[in-house]
Amino acid sequence: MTEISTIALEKNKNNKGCTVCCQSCSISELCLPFSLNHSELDKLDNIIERKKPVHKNEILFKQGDMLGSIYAVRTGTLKSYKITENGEEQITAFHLPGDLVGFSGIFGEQHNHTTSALETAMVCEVPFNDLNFLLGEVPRVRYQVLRLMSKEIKNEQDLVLLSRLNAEEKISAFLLNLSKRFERHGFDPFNFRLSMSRSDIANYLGITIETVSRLLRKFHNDEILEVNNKQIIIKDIEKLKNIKG
Amino acid sequence: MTEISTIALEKNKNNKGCTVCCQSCSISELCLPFSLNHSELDKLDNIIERKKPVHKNEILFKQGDMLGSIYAVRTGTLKSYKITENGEEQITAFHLPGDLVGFSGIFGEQHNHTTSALETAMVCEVPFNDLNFLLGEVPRVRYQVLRLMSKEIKNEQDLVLLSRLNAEEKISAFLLNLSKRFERHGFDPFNFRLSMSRSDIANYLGITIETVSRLLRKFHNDEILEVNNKQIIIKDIEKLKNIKG
DNA sequence: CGGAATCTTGATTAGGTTCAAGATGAGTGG
DNA sequence: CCACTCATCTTGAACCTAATCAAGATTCCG
Repeated sequence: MTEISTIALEKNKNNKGCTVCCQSCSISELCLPFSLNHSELDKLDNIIERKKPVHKNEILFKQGDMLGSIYAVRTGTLKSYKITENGEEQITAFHLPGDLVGFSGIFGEQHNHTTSALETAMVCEVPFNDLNFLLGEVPRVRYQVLRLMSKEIKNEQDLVLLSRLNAEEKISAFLLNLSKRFERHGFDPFNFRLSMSRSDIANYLGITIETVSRLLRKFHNDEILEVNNKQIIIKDIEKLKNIKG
Repeated sequence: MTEISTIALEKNKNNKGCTVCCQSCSISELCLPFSLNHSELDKLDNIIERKKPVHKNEILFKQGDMLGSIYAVRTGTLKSYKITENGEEQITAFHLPGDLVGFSGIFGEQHNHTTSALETAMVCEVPFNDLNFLLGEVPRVRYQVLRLMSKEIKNEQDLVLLSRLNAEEKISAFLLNLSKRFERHGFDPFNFRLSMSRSDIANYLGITIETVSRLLRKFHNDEILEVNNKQIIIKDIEKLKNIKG
């Protein structure tokens, strides 16, 4: 929590010993700094701005906004959604720490989804023009950005595959995906709190909230999960992985 | 057709007046060369290899193959698909001329889908390491690659949105998407031939071939389309756009 | 021309939605 | 701290869209 109180004071031009910079960031292995050396990190640090916290339900950027920056999630959870022609919200992603948000806006030079916080979140802002310049200067930053964009393409493809599953498989895949990501961040993969509502889950998975509710109950009764409102305990991960076919 | 007969003879190191190079390519506006000047084009041309034609059902690269190259489609149509855990094929994209294929393989350094030809296709091979090097040298190539990767993220997101539609809306969206892409290539957007089978369409849209067949018949009866096996004539594009809500 | 693959059409079935109503939980003010 | 309210979540019953199953019809291709 000391980190939160010291952030966003000012852009740090001399990073030696700083408390808030890529060098000391706990998620650097999952984020842009991955595999960079000290001098490369310094260059990256100099273009990144730490932002004030984004509070629950606050919007980080809106669909249609000019693409100014990419954002890296440091703490908290956010969701991205599009407004369809019919005016409905369609959630396209949940973002955990280490995720980069906004790459899809490069084409067309404007963000093509809205991103808002599900709970208070800390993000780092990476101005796109600065980043683009850095790509020319530092090969490893370039490679890392390509990797992360490629990963986002992969994520979206996985979401397409998800859409072909039946409701039980969707819930299972959703929980297993969250579990894996929590584990990667050093959190308990078998006992976690959902930061999103049933409605968000349903929207994301393309099913109704009633179905989400019914299936979580079913998994609870089948002793695969312990469901207590937003708190989830995975009791039998093998069963969860073997849901249907 | 003269183009086809002269391709793949050898890598062209001096592009002045060449018949097969980015400078003279009819789809350069949709592809990597977009917005590049002559000297930039030369550099790009020097790393690109023109391939022999990929014949119908031939595989360009396989899921799991090491990522060696990205490919640009020059003529013909290809499809990309993944094999799911259950051994089923899941089509994730159809590729028309100008599309770039393979970006999702950068993360993980291996292709994560298989790409094969639906009809004889000509592709240009872009070795990834050479391209990555060029990104550092030529800012406009870098920007163009970022744009195209970003576009691919956007495409995948659209596919996710597609999955939320009902069957009629899916068919409608699919045909409108094809129509738009044909138009962009200078072909008739209202009269075209589907290069993919009903089975491929159904797979891609996440519905059954029976449903595809029934709905094409229905649209035909409603005088929205004229359907003659693979030949499609769009008779009333406004009606097609207004399918359901 | 003949056989296989692809496509069409019909009848039945089922998974998930919709509609409806009650239960639980979070937030607010007295 | 409790009562009150609104939002979220759960549960049940009826319904509907698209899947499945089953046969023909057409097209493709050697």
